[in-house]
Amino acid sequence: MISQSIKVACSNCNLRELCMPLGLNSAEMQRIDEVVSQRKKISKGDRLFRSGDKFNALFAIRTGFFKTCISSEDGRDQVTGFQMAGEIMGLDGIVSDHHTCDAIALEDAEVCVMPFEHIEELSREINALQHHVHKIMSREIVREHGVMLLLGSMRAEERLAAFLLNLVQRLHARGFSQSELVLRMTREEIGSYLGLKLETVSRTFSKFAEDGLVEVKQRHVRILNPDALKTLVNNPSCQTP
Amino acid sequence: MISQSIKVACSNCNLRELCMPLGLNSAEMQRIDEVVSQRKKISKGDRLFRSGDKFNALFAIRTGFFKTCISSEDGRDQVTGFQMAGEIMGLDGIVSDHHTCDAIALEDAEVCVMPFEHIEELSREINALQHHVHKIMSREIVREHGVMLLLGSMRAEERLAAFLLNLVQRLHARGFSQSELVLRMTREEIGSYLGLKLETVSRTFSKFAEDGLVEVKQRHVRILNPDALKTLVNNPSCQTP
DNA sequence: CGACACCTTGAAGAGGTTCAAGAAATGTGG
DNA sequence: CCACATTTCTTGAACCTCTTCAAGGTGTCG
Repeated sequence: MISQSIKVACSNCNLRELCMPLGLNSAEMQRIDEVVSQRKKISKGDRLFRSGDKFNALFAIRTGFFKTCISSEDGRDQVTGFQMAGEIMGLDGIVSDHHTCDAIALEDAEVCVMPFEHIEELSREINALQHHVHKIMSREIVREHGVMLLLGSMRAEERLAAFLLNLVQRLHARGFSQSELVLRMTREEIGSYLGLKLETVSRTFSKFAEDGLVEVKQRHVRILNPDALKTLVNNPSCQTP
Repeated sequence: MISQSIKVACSNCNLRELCMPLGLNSAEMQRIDEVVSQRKKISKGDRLFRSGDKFNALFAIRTGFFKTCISSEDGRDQVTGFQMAGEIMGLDGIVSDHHTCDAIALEDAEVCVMPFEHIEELSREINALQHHVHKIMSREIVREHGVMLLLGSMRAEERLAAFLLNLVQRLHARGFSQSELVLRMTREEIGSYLGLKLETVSRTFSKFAEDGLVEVKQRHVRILNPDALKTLVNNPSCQTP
């Protein structure tokens, strides 16, 4: 089930470097604490919001892992992103006042609920917060440009390499290993995100393992040769001998 | 060449329904006029900004047609969008204070230059403007979700159909025909945007023409059967007999 | 322990790419 | 204003990557 709300402060949250603007004085800090109206626990498999829901708030992930996905009328499904601690979800809902994608927890999670009206109100007063909100949205736009490049011009191996490197990089920024990770999503979800079928994802993992680039045991992945993965992403010509 | 600046007002611009928030009183309207520091003419083929440039301003297109594209280190190129009158460019630059893509005029164009600091300043005072900026960014995020769906799950015919329908729809919103359009971009640029090779774009156009869906003479396209195009986009099963 | 979801692997097939050549438009300079 | 160079577009044929279909294996959870 969803629900259970606790009242807490950003100012002593260990994720504040990720969520919050830098260089605030303590008065501003305290005001920002008020932005988080509550926290909310979401169980694995549950939706934080779904397409069509009224948009009220942005959500900052405290713990857990999410996917966002859109589904067109004909049942086509596209994972548009995977989100982890410190990242913001819900930006899609601002334009039409309704969410246009689903946010589904891939493991038990907890999010901070930040009513958007409150964010707007406060960012009129705190310039750093205003700019921070703009940066968060701009960052999402730039990220999506990268996904477009990936989907539009890369081959299966390049896509999966880029995906893995991106994941470990983000995990590393959160204090996790640079070379080991546990995938929280299925092959099918990876495939949807990368524009590939799950079989292709599986085969590509196997090929990487054969070539000694990674070690794969189900969802446990160890990156053995990050440079080779990087080369794969940056230099498409080097795998056609 | 670039340059040539004129001082003008949004309040009596015929594109204001596209660029500006609704429901402003005339005092607010006048203040917003100040946001546009100047206008700028860009000749066909020239860049309004390029990746790496310092970010200073957003740009609203007054006339003309643009493409935005990113290029990765290895020379891979991806068109991330085509922009027309009333649309805003430059949002990618906010997050890092530098642009991350190129904006290239596909025909002679004129844009309004809106210094971003000025936008931020004014949106602290005018709530409607603040929300408007948020909506513009959110709209771009949602648009890119759609492109991800297209690139991730559609086949060539579906992609081109979706592309054409999207173009005429936007042109129609600007008073142009619902069924006729002149493409301002090459087959290669369409292909880059859609994740296809130019030959595939050309072949798909030819197939649409054979099937009586469109009439194509180089860059002049007439849509003969919009419903068939829509069906193609929404119902992938109906062309595999 | 059994049911179910998830993953791997093989073989055949389709869709899109690549390479190549020629045609049609566009632009340039005399 | 025409001739020529250049860019853009079209079309064909061979090829390749990814998908589809199928079957079996592995892991997980009640």
